Amino acid sequence: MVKVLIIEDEPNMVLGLKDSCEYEGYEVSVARDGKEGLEKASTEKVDIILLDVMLPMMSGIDVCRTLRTRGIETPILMLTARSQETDKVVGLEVGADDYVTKPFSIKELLARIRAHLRRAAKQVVELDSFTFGEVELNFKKYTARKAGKALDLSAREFEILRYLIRHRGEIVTRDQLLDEVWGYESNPVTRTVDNHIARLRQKIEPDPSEPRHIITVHRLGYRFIE
Amino acid sequence: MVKVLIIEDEPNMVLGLKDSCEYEGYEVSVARDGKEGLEKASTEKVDIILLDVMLPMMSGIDVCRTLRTRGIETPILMLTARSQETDKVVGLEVGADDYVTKPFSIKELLARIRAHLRRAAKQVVELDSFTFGEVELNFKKYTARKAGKALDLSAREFEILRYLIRHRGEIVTRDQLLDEVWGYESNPVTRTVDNHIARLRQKIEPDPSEPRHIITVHRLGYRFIE
DNA sequence: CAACTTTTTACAATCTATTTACAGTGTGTG
DNA sequence: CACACACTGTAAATAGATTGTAAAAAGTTG
Repeated sequence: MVKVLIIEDEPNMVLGLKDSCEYEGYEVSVARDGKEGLEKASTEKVDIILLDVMLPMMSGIDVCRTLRTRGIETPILMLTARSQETDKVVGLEVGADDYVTKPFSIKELLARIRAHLRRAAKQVVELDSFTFGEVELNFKKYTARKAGKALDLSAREFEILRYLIRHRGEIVTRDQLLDEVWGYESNPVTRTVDNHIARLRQKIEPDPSEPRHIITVHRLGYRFIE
Repeated sequence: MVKVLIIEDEPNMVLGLKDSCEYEGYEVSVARDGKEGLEKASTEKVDIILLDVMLPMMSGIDVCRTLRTRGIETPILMLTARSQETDKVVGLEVGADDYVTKPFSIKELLARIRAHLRRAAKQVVELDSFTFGEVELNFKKYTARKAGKALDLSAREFEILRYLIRHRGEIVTRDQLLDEVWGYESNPVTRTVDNHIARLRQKIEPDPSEPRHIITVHRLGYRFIE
C-alpha cells in the first residue's frame, strides 16, 4: 500500500489533496503544521510527502531540511502559493525532489506523485531475474540459460552482469566495476575487467565479435543494453 | 537555506533590508562597517552580498575589490545613495555583479537578488541533460540523439559540449577549453580545439557550414547558443 | 592434487586525438 | 580599396591511447 503524507494547514487544500490521493488508491496521513509533519514523517513509514511551504509552527523549507539532515530520504514534493523562482531554487537546494506551484491541476500533481513513486520503486526492487535476447538469468538461484540451454557462468560473471544490468543504459566504468563488484579501492592498470567482459561476451552475445548487449564506450567503460 | 550578508551602516536601512530578506525566507547576517563586512564575507558561507558604497572604516568599493582579489566570487549587489554614473562604472569595474541606486523599491531589490541567486543556482546544478535544436544530450548516460536518431559523440566531444553549454552565451576561449576539458596548463599553438569544434559542428549543426549553435568569435574563441 | 576460476602478461587490433598543411576568411592599415 | 597578416576551417596523415583476447601464471576449492 502506498502511503502519502500531506503536510498542509489550509483545510480546503487538505480535503482536495486527500480525496484525490485516496481516489488514486493511496493511504493518506495528514499533518496540519510543520512540527506535526516533521514528526509524522520521521515516525510513520511514508512513501511520499506533499509539503506546503507556508505552514504554521515551522516552514516547509525547514521541515524539508530537517528531514534530510536526519537522513530521511522519502521523496518530497513541495507545494507553494508563490510562483517565485527563488522558492523553487531554495526548495530544491534544501532537498525537495520536486516543486509544484499553486494553483496546480490535480492531474498534474498526481502524475508527478506517480513519477516519484515509480522512481523510488525502481531503486528498491532487487532484481532476481532478468531476460534479454535469448538469455535468461536468475540471480537468486545463480542459473542462466541461453536459447533454453543451460549456460555456465561463474560467480564473478554473474556479479558483473548483475551490476551492468542494474545500471543498464548507463555507462559503467572499469573503476566502478572494480569498486562495486571486486571491492577494490583502486587498482593500477589491470586488464582484468576487460578479460571478464570478453569472456562474458563469448557466453552471452549472439555474435561475440559484434556485441549487442555489452557495448564498449571508448575511454569510458561499458554500457549494457537490453 | 539562502544566506544574505548585508554590509550597511545606516540603521534604518539595515532594518528595512533585513526584514524584507527575512520575509523572503533568507537567513540574514549584518555587518556595520567595511572591515566587519570583509571579514564576514570571507569567513561565513554567504550566497549573496548587499554592499553599501558609503561605509565607515573601508568603502564598499574597497571591500568589493578586496573580496575579488581574494578569489571570493559571491554575487555582490552594490547599493548607493548617489546616482552618479561614475559610481556604477567603478562598482562594476571593481567586481560587483549589480548596482542599485537609492532610493530603490524593495520589490525591485528582491527581484534582483532572486535573479542573482537563480543564476548562481544554475551554475551549481549539474547538467544531466540538455536539448537544443534537434539535438538531445544526456550527460549522465553519455547518449545523444539528433532528430530522434542516435548520435555518436566521443567522450571528449561530450566534454567540450558540456563545457560550452555550461557557459552558453559566453565566449569560451581555446585556452579555456584546453585548461578545463583537457587539463593542459597552456599549450603552444595547436589546432586541436578547432578540429574538435569542426567535428562537433559536422555532428550537431543543422548546416555545418553555417553554424547556428557553435559560433566562432573571431580572435576570441567560440560561443554556444541554444 | 585435479579441475576450475581469476588475474596477469603481452601484443595485435582498433579507435580517437593531435598534428600538419594549406585553403579560406576576417581585420586593420596605408 | 587593396594588401598583408592573422586567424579559422578542415582534410589527411600520424601519433597515441584504449581495447580485445590468447595464453601463461596464480589462486581456489573440494
